[in-house]
Amino acid sequence: MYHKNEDLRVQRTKEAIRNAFVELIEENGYEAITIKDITKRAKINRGTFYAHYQDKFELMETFKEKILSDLLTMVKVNLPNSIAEYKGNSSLKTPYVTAVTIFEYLNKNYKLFNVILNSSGNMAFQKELQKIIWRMLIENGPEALIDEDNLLVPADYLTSYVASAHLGIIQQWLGNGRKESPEEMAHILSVITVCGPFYAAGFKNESFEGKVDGV
Amino acid sequence: MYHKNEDLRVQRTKEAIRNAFVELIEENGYEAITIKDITKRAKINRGTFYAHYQDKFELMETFKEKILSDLLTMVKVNLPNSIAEYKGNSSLKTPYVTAVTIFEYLNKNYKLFNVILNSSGNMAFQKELQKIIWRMLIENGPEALIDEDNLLVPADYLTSYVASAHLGIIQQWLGNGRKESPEEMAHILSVITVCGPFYAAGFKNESFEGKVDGV
DNA sequence: TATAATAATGAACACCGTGTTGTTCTATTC
DNA sequence: GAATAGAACAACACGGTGTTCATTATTATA
Repeated sequence: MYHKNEDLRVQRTKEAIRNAFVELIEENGYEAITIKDITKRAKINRGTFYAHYQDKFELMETFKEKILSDLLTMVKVNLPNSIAEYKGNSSLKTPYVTAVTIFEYLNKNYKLFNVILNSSGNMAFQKELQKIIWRMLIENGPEALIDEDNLLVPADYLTSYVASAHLGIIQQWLGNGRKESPEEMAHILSVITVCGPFYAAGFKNESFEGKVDGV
Repeated sequence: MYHKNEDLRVQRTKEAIRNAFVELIEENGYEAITIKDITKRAKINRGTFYAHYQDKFELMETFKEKILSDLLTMVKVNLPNSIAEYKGNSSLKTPYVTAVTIFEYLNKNYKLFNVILNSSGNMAFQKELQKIIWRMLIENGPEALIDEDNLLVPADYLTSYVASAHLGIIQQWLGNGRKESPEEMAHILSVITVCGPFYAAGFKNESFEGKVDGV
């Protein structure tokens, strides 16, 4: 979190609130938290909280915004390279590297991320994340990597599929205690997404395109 | 919901509570609801609510359980056929039919399902759903469709990937207003899962297995 | 460093939803 | 038709909320 030219007292107070908030969420979950709890843990007056945030929901939003903007930045930075590279020699190196970077970021901020994914109202957050993940794969104006005319399924469903899948992997990883390295995770993601879940499950899928409906 | 030999008054009261609950969630979301709201809408005394449920969380749980058990039943019924069929002639007809059945079920219960997915604590629900979706694909004792030794990636991550992806598609579908038919949705799901997202996005992916990491 | 500005404190307040209790009324079961 | 059990009603203490106001402490700045 960045302090522009905020009064030192404000910086301290806000930081105390944020820390207390994260601590308490880890202990009892988002739902159970009260403003009273937060201010007690933060050792500030309850009234002071309201000088900075309307309620715990608004407080949570600030965390979400921070995470989303961080992630978006990473994607934006790497996207042009990914496209240039793929169009050049069909290499998927940059997306892979981007994924590694993101997992490293998640590794650092895992507590917060976990909290956000488990909090209520995470649907809105998921939607935002989907946009970012999708942007990682498509959507770059005329230089787009993917041509919508070539899609075998509607774009929005493909988006949802891939974005949710990636998020699911991230959740699993966080839930597992982040045992795998960011590189391993990026590899897993790449294999499943590029080769397909069916293939990753040990099937050969080349022959299936025409018979997925069983007809 | 099934009424065994419950007192008629209990049946009525519970039904009134459930209806009021769903209505209010659709109007204002799960978080905003109070017991007072529910009982007012249900036209029952507030104290009566507590005779049946501890709180709104427990009320929500009953909905989740119902949905999950319905879904599980559908999968269980179709699973043996799916496996026999696939091992026989590599047909994916039964999984496709199962998916259609599930989308039809969701189509009927979309309000409730939407509510559950958007409520807090949906992580636990997602986890349960993941199990079911996974069971749709793997896990049937010695007759299992998938051999874990053949997996290219760890089983739990493949699970999360596929399950989350499917759930994401469902969410997108519900959010879109369920315009596509259950058959269309089952087809979309099958194509992406069997052929892979990359292929579904218009890429040919046979040559990528070795270069997903960009090496 | 003195001063003006601003933030934090502490106490009080009305408000609202919660969960529980005891009594009375009403519908059901058998 | 009598016994049973659920629902209604009113009252209660409790705890969190959001706001206020006067007071104290800290910071910015000139």
